[in-house]
Amino acid sequence: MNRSNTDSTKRDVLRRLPSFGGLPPDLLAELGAICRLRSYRHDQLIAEEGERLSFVGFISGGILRLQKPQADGRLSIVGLMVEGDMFGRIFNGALHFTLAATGDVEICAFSRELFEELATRWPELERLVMLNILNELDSAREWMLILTSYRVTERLAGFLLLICRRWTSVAKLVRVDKGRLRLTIPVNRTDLAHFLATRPESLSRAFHALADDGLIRLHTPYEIEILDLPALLDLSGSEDLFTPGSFEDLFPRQA
Amino acid sequence: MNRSNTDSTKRDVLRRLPSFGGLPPDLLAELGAICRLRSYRHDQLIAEEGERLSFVGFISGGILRLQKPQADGRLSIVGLMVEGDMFGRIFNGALHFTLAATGDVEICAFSRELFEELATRWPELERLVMLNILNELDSAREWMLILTSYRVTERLAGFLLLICRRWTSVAKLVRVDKGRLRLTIPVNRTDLAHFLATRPESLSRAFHALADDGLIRLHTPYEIEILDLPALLDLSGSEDLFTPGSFEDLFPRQA
DNA sequence: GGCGCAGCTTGACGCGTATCAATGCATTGC
DNA sequence: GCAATGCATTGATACGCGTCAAGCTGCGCC
Repeated sequence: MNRSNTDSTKRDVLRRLPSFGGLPPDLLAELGAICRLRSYRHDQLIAEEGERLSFVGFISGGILRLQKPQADGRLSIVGLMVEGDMFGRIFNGALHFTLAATGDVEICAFSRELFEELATRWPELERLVMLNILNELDSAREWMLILTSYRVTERLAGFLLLICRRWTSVAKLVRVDKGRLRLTIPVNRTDLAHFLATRPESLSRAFHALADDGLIRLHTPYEIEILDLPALLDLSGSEDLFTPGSFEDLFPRQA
Repeated sequence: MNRSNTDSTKRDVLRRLPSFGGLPPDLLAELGAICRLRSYRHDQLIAEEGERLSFVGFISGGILRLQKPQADGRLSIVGLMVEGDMFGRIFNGALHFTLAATGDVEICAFSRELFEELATRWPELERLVMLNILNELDSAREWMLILTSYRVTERLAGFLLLICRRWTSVAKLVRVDKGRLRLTIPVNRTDLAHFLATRPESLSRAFHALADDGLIRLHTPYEIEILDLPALLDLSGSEDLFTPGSFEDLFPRQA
């Protein structure tokens, strides 16, 4: 897991980060010179709320939770970040939320000072950071939309569709096998329950309610097959959240 | 209402926008040259979801809703924006949400092309835009926290505290009279209900439940007096959302 | 002044879900 | 192999809230 921080490894990792694709070679070289790979295990904290993180990070593998412990002992999860996402508060203050690993996570870290200096010198990099933040903002608002559904089944439907839409390219979480759409839920029931503003028990019932109605099939608790995409869209109550054609890349024109 | 777009008026408006404070005079002059004031009435749409807005705007007065009509007829509100906030998708695609006025609104609009050109030429402006987006992201996540409370009273408590914390400087929405903390709810019950993922009836009950328990006093449906701030913090379940001292500017050291 | 309208409030009822408790099921360690 | 542990699941019950329906209140308008 804990790969060595050799130059060749780092070059590999940087090349795999989608947002870094269009950057000028000179900038990539500078970035490569200052990046360090780090890895974390499940539930390990990367940084805590209130902390002034000394680096900015790009996720090169795994899933990160953005969470906040509540006074009553509950844990609110306000975001999940995946491969390619950036975290850390560049040009800004302390973290507002705790960062924790969900499953094994590998990140590519840049010293905050050096990265800020680079961003000031390279407008391309600053633009990349801004687009990353805009992207996060969209995600956050889509989550809000999902959270405003009353029933747990509706929120769950919205979550499954969100995974399909946004995480197609991430670590094969979503894939089509022999015309069947299957996806891997990358978080356990408890985390997902926190995320969907409900409890594990209710979430479990919601999963099986969808299964009983023939909308999904549960191969394992983490392996889901989508049987009736239109019905899920209908249930999520926001079919127009997904512009027509959003799912076309999942179903090539062979169909 | 519909003030003329004279140079002196525009200078006034630009000067009142908090984020523009530290900008270099030359940049301010350029901004002043390309800005146009616009005003909107209650419920008027500024732009609709999917539209590619031809300008970026800064709110100089009033409140804007970010909303999305749902398939089932409900209206989801995913954000409120106030004086000083920026909207419009600079360097990016079409709007993901509809922008609508809540009450009378006045904005300061810049042609998108010209503003982007300015931002490319002035790093200070691009930085300002980025900090604005970061700020929006924080707001969105705070809203998510509020939305994850189970009970409507908890969400309402969170909303009231959010107004206190973030909108102190906005149009005297929050003020202290003779040691009493009073605030003006800037949206009607129906909008607020959509916002808190509930219904007007339940929201009304929640307001009066808080009043019966002595946490607040309802002078009118829109004029609230906070009687027991600690109890509200406790109820909202996220007292640590508000760092110690957040409310100190409301209660100067005279107390 | 009285009428009408829109928005806030209150009441009654059924449904969905939080909660508590117990069981099933897999994986880990000895 | 067996015990122990962590997680998903299922069952029973109480409570909060969405829903429908009916009053109430303030306000503008003729």
